Formats: sequence, C-alpha cells, structure tokens
Amino acid sequence: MPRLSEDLAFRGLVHQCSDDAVLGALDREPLTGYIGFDPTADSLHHGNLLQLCNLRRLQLAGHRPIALAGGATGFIGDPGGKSEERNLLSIEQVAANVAGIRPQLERFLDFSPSSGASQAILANNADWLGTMPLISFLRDVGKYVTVNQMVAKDSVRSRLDRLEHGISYTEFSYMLLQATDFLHLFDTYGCRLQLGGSDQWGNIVTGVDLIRKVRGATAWALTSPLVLRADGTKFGKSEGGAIWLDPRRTSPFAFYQFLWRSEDAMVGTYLRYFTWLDHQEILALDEATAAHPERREAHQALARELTTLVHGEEECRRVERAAAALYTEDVVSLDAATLTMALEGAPASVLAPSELDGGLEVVDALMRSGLVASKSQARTAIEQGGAYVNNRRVAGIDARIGASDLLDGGYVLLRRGRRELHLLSFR
RNA sequence: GGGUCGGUACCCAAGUGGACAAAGGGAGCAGACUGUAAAUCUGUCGGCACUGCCUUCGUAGGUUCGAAUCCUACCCGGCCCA
Repeated sequence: MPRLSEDLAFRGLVHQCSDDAVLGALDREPLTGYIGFDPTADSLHHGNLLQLCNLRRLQLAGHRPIALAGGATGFIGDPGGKSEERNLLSIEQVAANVAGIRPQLERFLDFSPSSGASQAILANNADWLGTMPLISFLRDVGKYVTVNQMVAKDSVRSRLDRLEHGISYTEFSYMLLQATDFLHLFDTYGCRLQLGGSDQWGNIVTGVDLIRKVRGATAWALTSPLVLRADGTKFGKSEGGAIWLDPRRTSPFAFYQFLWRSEDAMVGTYLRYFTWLDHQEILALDEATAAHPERREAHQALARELTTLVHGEEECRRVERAAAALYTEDVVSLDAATLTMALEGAPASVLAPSELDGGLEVVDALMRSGLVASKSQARTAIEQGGAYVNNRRVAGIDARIGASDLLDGGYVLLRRGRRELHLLSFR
C-alpha cells in the first residue's frame, strides 16, 4: 500500500492545498479531517461520490473522517456554483434528508467502534449553528473576516458580476458559517483538515484563516478537482437527471449502466477517483482501453467496483447478469431459467396475463412500463423508430403485443431508445 | 422612497397589434454511423388526445373583431440616487 500522499497524487486527487505540509502530515500522523454535505435531498447523488471516496480514503489510511451534514447551512445555500438564489428548505425537510443520507455514508465509512481511533463521525452543524446567538456569531467569527476578503472570493464575485441576479446577505454569509463549522470541529475533535471540491476552496480557506486568527493554530485545506466530462461539462450532466445512491431513486441497474457508459476519454480518470484498484491494475486498464476500446474493460471495472461499494456485491452481480442478457444476448432464444436469473436485477413490472387478450397495444405497454410518460410520447417514440419489443423495432403505432410475443417464462422486453429497458412479466 | 432598465417555454435569447405554441442557440429525447463511448449528421422538442382540444410570453384587469405585443394597477429583479 503506497503512502496516502503518493496515492492521492497518482489518482490526481489533489487540486490545491493550503500548504504542502499537509501531504507530509497525512503520511506521518493520524489526522482528523472533514467534508461537508448539504442535505438538499434525502439521498446523496453522483455529485457527492468523489468526496465520499475521499473521506473513505482518509479513513482507510488511518485518519479519522468526519462527515458533516449541513443541517443548518442547508437552510442557507452555498452561492458557489449557483447562478441564482436558492430556495430555502424547511426544518423537517432537512432533518428527514439527514436521516436518509446516514445509511449511505455508512457504505463508505466505518462508524463502528471497532475502527478505533479512526472511527468515523457524523456531525450536524444544526447542533451548533442552530443555537448560536447572532451577537456571538458576529463577535466571535464576523469580527475576524473582512468584507473585502469575502467579496474577493470567486463564489461571491461571480454573483456580484451577474447583472440579472444579485446575492442575498444570507448567501453571502455562507462562507462564514462554513468557517464556523471548521472552527467548531477543530475545537471539538481537533479537526485540522477540511477536504472538498475545488469550488469549496474559498470557503475552506476562510475557515483555515479563522482558526489561525482565533486559536493561533494551523489547519489545512485540501481540495480535489471537480469531476468533469471530456468536454469540460459536469459529470452526469448528459444523463436525464441526477444519479442517486438511493436504489429507490436510481435503480442499481441504472447506476451500473450510468458508469458503464462513461466516456472512453474519462474512464481512466474515474477509475482513479472512484475505485480502490491498485496502481498497476489501473495502468493496465488504461492500456486495455487504448488497445481495445470496444471491449470496455475499464468501463466494466469502474461500474463493477462502484456498484459493489454502493449497492453491495450481490446486487452488482444481479445487474451485471441482467445487462449482459438484455444488451448482448438474443433474448428471444434464452430459456426461462436463464432469463429469470438474468433479469432479477432489471427494471420490471408485473401485468395480468389477461391484459394480452386481444392484444395489448404497444403504446399502452410503454406507458404501463413507465418508459414514457404519456401516450403521445409513446407514439412519438414509435414513429421515430425508438421503441422495441424483445429488441425488435416496433413497426407502427398500431402494433400490439400478443401471447406469441411472450418470451420463455412469460416475459416481454420493452426498450425505448438505445438503452432504456423495462421488463413486463405476465403472471 | 425616486429614477431607470428588465421579467418570454427546461436554460439563454428574438419577437413590440393578426401569418405566434411563439425565431435562434443550448440542454433533453429519438434515428443513422458505432463499441451500451466520443465526434458528426438527421428528426423532434408546451401539454394531452390524435388531428382535435387545453394551457403558456411576471400577476390582475382593460382597449380591440383580434394582444406576448397597446393601456392601467400591482408583484418581482438589476443598476443609479436618496
């Protein structure tokens, strides 16, 4: 196992740090480090993956990770990366969101006492920010930060430069709240390191400065690059919506597929960011991608590793079997046993066999499956040649599904477009 | 509070009495080419139904045969002034 600093460097995970001494310290002594997560939903999503992995890396290297849920700051909204003012969440919403995120964090971090000194901590800044009197905040924090510094931050300046929209005082205050968090965690846990995406740099450094001024102590900022696509746009941007970690929001099948379809140009980067494959394995996969891109070995490794981490080994095996059967096999020729086994991980719904009496219109079937939202959309899909039954293109909008279309075991495979699959089961 | 500019579909952005469900771009969706990749090209792109309806141009009224376009009031945002 290489030293953490070397591992981070190999993986390209160091974007900026407040002092190169951090890297040495990471190799030398057990540290406590934290990353904040805004509870804007009751599940984390693809945008949180890198930071989750970073915290995990920290813990696996013997450090103590703190996942900070922004139960208080979630009310405020970080102006960074947003072009407009955020909507505020209710107290109940934030609490429910934090509760939903907890089990997801547990997949990445070890919260059990058996992990000893590196036992992970889940903190919620509502516990201290929520009860802090305004006057204390202004005296103990606000006094140490000049507005001049604050206005100079990119996150604020971009909003000041934007003529159509301003920035409210509330959001302007965000970085002070985040700095307060850092100070609190420093006082409470001796936390001297804050990690985050590069867009968090200004906020993190504000906390570093605050700790130095108020406690005369050294704390560090360490940021990782933003996860991007090859064209520089955001990771996950081309997908319909967010890719959630909650299987009820994004099925493990879809989660796996999302990773499997990573761009060739980026798959090596993602392997470095999101997996624990060792350096040799990653370099070998880089070569494999260069030599035989169509085999998608790196894509498979990426999808398999992350799906296993997030959804577990068994679930990962299921969706791999399903994908292999649905995308690459001639589904019509598969026998019931194979189909049943393979399709356990696929998105599916059950209809009564009587639905087939007289033929089920494909338009209706598409709607029942949820692949389209309305009959209009179903027709559009068919007219554009984007609807398939058992991987055969549907001829026209009048097409029907009958008993003869049933695959062994009573299934019908619907597909919309190149990749959206759904299994109808008649029993 | 005053002045001024603005608020158009998912986003940006044209349109300033009828030919407007509303140009153009982006995103999205589908197709071709491929390797469940990228790039490129094509189609689609308010909603529902299927060929006819419904809703939309900040909100509410008004003028008009007819308004996103004109008038009035109000709401919201930017900038400048107090």
